[in-house]
Amino acid sequence: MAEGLRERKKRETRIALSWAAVRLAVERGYGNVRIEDIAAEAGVSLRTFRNYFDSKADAIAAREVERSLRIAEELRARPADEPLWVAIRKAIELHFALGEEGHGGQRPPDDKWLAGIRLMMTEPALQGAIARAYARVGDELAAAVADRTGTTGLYPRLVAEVIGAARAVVMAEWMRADPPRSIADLLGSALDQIEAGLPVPE
Amino acid sequence: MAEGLRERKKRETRIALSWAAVRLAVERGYGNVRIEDIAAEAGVSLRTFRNYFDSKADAIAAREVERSLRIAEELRARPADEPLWVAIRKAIELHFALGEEGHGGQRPPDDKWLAGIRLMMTEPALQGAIARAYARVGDELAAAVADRTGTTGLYPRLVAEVIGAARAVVMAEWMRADPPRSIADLLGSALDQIEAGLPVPE
DNA sequence: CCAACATTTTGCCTAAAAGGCATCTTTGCT
DNA sequence: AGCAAAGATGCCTTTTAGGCAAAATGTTGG
Repeated sequence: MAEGLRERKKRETRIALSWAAVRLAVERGYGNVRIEDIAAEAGVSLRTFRNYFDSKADAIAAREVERSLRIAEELRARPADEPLWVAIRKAIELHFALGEEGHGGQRPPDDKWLAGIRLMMTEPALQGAIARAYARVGDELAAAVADRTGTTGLYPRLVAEVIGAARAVVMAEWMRADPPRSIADLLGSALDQIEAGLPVPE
Repeated sequence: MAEGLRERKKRETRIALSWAAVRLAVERGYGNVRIEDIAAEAGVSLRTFRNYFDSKADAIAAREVERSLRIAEELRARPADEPLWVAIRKAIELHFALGEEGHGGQRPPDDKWLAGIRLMMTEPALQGAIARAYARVGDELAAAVADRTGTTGLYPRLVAEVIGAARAVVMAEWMRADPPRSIADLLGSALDQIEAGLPVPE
């Protein structure tokens, strides 16, 4: 027995809450959503919401974390003889690919949704929650790097943080760039520069 | 007239509040401090506290931000003909040097204080606030790098994020290492690896 | 299938935080 | 001195945070 009914329901509730939080925040704006609304949307009580998340921001950040944890997962899944930085490239690419699948599940990201996301991201509380969430992801990444390379000490941690840095830069540039640039190009460029030791261009 | 009375008082109040917040949180634990206490400690009303900071966590994070902003400042201050990564090393070293001056102002960091800091840092809300604060520092850093190198696009941003990564790793390792390791060594090692493009060791 | 057990959900309650608004003070300037 | 701008304060309402115990729901051994 891999997973009982209890476990499954819990996971489903968690996802439902997180999803509802994101959707409502994008639609009506972060500040105009009460956690009560989120709970109602997911069909549980307000108090139950609090059993799952410490705050509205955490609920929203949860989706992003889960997605980011895939980077570490993918890093572990890739062939052990693949060079580390090649594996890292692939893993981050997967992360962004998952991000593009949009909300409904399959729909392509439409402009209204994207605008809502951008606005939502300006919320300080949310930035904090997401940053904290990424810190957790960093732990997983460092562990994955340590396992894959058999290294200890500063190295795994450093690589993990730098992966996070690359992810952040690519994401920021992608959100800002108009006309939009290809994520694959941005990511490739960022990692090329990192692998070269970030010499001043030209 | 560089700065009027009004400006100076404001700055002083801000510092007093931030300082009081840190001290009280370290002494009695983050959760046992009401913002009312902080305001009282700084000699202003509760409502005024709120005019300065959005939350308790922000007040505490503020000190760290100010200190981190010095990295960008120092980066701008250093001779223009100094190689970028040498300047970065010096700038981050300064950051940590400022951190070691301790609380009272000159006292060396005693164990009780350090333990209090560590405990305080485990607070999720605080981690979020600090992470958000570092994001602001990242903006400054990127601008400083852009000015110094005359580069645009991904590069300044990337360097800024990587500086943040190095700072985070060194700080984490320093807080964890027992017996304590020299910050200069840790930082040197981290930056060496980054400049070499983070090849897998050995 | 049932009964004892474990875990989760929920309602209730209090403390604290968040932030709008009007008013009073202080500072800056002429 | 006197007026205008900016800041500090008090008061108020809404929302969040989270402890606690009771009810509901899954889990397991007989």
